[in-house]
Amino acid sequence: MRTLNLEEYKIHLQDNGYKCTPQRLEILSFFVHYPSRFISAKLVIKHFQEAAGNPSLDTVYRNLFLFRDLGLMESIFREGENLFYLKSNPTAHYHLFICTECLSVTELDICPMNIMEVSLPNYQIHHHKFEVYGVCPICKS
Amino acid sequence: MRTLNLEEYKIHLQDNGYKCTPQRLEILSFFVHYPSRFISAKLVIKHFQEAAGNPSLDTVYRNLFLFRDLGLMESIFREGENLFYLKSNPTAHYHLFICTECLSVTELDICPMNIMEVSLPNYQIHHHKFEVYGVCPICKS
DNA sequence: TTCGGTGCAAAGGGTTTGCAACCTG
DNA sequence: CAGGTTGCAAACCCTTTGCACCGAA
Repeated sequence: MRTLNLEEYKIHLQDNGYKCTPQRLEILSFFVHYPSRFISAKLVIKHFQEAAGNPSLDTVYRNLFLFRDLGLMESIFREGENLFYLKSNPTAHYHLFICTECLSVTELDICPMNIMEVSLPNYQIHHHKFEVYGVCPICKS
Repeated sequence: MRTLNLEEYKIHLQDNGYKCTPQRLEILSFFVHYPSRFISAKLVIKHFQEAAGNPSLDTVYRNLFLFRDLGLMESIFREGENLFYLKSNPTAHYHLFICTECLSVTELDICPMNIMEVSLPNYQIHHHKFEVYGVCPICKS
């Protein structure tokens, strides 16, 4: 499980008609340095407030949701705030193990929909979610 | 899929050491009248504000989360607000089909964890979520 | 040069909390 | 009668929005 490098995210943005602003690269760069982990919007903002002159609070929000909508990130809502995680591959659809201690993420390449017979005649299925929560090996020890 | 009647919820509350206040029964009663459906806290509050003299806003919130913690309800977070749904059986763990049009719920009695080999050696699995989203037969037609 | 993107400041809106009064068990 | 529960009002806090300026392509 390899995270893309910044250059690859730049291309992804441009291919979708979005500009590569320094602020966007700053945010992506922050996530690249903490790979495979859910990070709260609050924490990202705190980081940039300390090193002033940088993406502002609202720019962080706007772009985190943009990145999510572009498929670069996944988000979950936990205890009153949004958490974001930089996917290792923008085009893949993963199911995740999420450590409730450190918020680290393990991508599961199995999908219940491929295995189970979800028999729902006359239902139109659009998307689904499968998330496993627990404690990762590092936090366990 | 049968929803419990009010009497059964009363017993469940008392068995867990909680009091059966009129407010709690009002809230449960509201959900019993709209079975198998996610309802927003906002909607519940609106209902009681119109028929004044009734659970107040904060009592509604306090009890919805209490009911959830007792296993009587499930909650999801969608578009900035919490939605609650009264389970047909407090002790069962369901996976759900959720209609994005009408928020109706279909309980799936299959569980991916029983079928798949989620092979995560040294991981401690606590709980998991499997939710399927789409359009139910009624909204489809 | 253009129009998407940013920063500021203020508002929005769902949710939570402290505290005194209330009422179930 | 006691301790859990409620209602009020105010606070909280994450998030969103309008608008003028800026800067990537």
